[in-house]
Amino acid sequence: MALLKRPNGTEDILPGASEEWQALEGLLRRTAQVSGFREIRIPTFEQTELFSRGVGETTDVVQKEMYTVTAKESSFTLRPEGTAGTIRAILQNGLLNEALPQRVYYILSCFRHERPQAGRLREFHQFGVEMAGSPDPSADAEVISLAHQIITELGVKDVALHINSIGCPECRRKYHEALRAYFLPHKAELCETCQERLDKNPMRLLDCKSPIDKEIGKDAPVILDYLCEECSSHFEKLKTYLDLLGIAYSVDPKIVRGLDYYTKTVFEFVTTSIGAQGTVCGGGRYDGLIEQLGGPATPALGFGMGLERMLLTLHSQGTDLSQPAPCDLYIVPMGGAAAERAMQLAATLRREGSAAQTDVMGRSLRAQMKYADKIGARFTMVIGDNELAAGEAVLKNMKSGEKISLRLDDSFAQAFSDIEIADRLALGNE
RNA sequence: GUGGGUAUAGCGUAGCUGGUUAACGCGUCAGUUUGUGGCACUGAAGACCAUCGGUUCGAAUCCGAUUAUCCACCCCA
Repeated sequence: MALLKRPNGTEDILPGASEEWQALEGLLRRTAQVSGFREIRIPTFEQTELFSRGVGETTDVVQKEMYTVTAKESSFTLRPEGTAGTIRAILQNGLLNEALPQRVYYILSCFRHERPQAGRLREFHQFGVEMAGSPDPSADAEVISLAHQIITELGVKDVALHINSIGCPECRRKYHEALRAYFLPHKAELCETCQERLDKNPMRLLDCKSPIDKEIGKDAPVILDYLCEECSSHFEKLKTYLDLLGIAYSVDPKIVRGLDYYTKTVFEFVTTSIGAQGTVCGGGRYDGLIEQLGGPATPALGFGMGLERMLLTLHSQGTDLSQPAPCDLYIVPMGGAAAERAMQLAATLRREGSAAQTDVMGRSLRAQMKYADKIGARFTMVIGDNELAAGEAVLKNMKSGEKISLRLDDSFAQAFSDIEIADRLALGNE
C-alpha cells in the first residue's frame, strides 16, 4: 500500500519543533495581553460572501486563491486571512456595544491556494490583532508599537518597518486619476500585466518589478501629495507618535496592500533574510470595513503576522526558541517487582508535578541509562531487589554525577522535589 | 496560473563517461560478562534508487511523461 502524503503546501510540526511554536505563541499572547488585547477564536470556515465582500471582489486572494468547499447544500470558504472573520464575530456578538476601543488578538491558520515557495504555504499560521473604535492616529501608533515590541522581544535583527498612507477613498480616487494621466502616454511600453493594472488598480503599477516599468514609474505622482487634509494630518501625527515611541521607520510611498479594505495607514515589517517573501508582518487601518460588512460605521485597524516567516527569519539568524522536553527523573527498574514499584513512584511524582519516566521497553540497565541520557533526564534512580529490601535508593544527578540516598516511603516525592528545586536554582546561578 | 532546479534507507549525502550482493555519516536497536549514561568499539535492522513508460543484451545511472519538492514570477503573512 502506498503511503498517503501530506497535501501540497502544508507542514507537519513535529515534537521538537512544536516546543518552539509554543514558545513563540506564548510570547505573542503575553505581549498582546499586556497591551490590553484579548483572545478571540473564530471558525475555520465562513460564508464565502464574507470574504468577497470583506477582502474585496477584485483581489487575487478572492479571485483565485480561496478554498471553497461544498457539503450537501451549503458552500463555505476556508479563511484566507483573519480580519474578515474577526470583524464578523465582533459584529454578530455585539462587541461594539461594549467599552471601546475593542481590542482582540488571534492565532490561527489561514488557507490560500497559491504555488508554495520559501515562506509561502497553502496552510499558514498567523498571529493578528484588531482594534475597533478609534479613528485617532494614536491607535495606529499603538498597534504598530505592539508589532514592534514583539519583533524586538524575539530579538529579530534585520527587520525594517515601512509605512505609508493610501488615504481615504476620496484621496485615492484623485490619485488614481493622476496616475492614469501619468502612465497613459507610456501604455505601450508597459508590461502586459501593468497594462491591465492601469485600468483596474493603477497603484499596483508602482509595485512592478519589471525594470522598464520601474524606470517609467520613477517620476510618477506620489500618493502622499494627493492626501486630503484630514488624511495628511493623520499621517503626520502618526509619524510624530512613532518618533515619540522611538520606533524607527521609513516612509515608502510604494506600499500598496493587496486587500481592498485598507484606508489611510498601511505598514509592513520586512526582512531580507528569508528570500522573496520577506513581509513578516503587514497591516493597516480599515475604516470602511465594518460598515461594508453590515455594521455601524466604525474605524478600525490591525495587522497579521506570518508565524512561519517569523520562525524562518529567526532561524536564518541562528535563533532557536525551542526548549527540550523536560524529564526530571528517570527511574531504572531491575526486575518485575522493581518495575511495579517504579511505576507507582513515577505516577506519584507526576501527581506532584515532576516530569517522571520509567522503563516500558523491558530494557537492560545499561540501555536504560543510555535512554535516560538521550532524553536529557536530570536525575536517574536505579531500583532493584536491594533497594526494595532496604526501602532506600540512590538518586543520581546526571549532570554533576552527584549521588544522594533517598527513602522510598511517603516522604519520597517531597524529598525529590526539594533536591530537584535546589538543583534548578544552582544551575540558574551558574 | 507561468518559468527554472532537484528527486538514492528516518535525516544528510556518495554513486550518475550504463555492467554482478547500491556505499558513507548521523540517527535507531542490540551488545562490549557480574547493578549506573555521555567517549570508544562490535554487530543488526532499515532503500522495490519518486512513479510510469521508453532506449539497451543490461539502467539508480540515458530519454520522455507524471507526481512531489525547492527557488523565482505573481500575490501576500
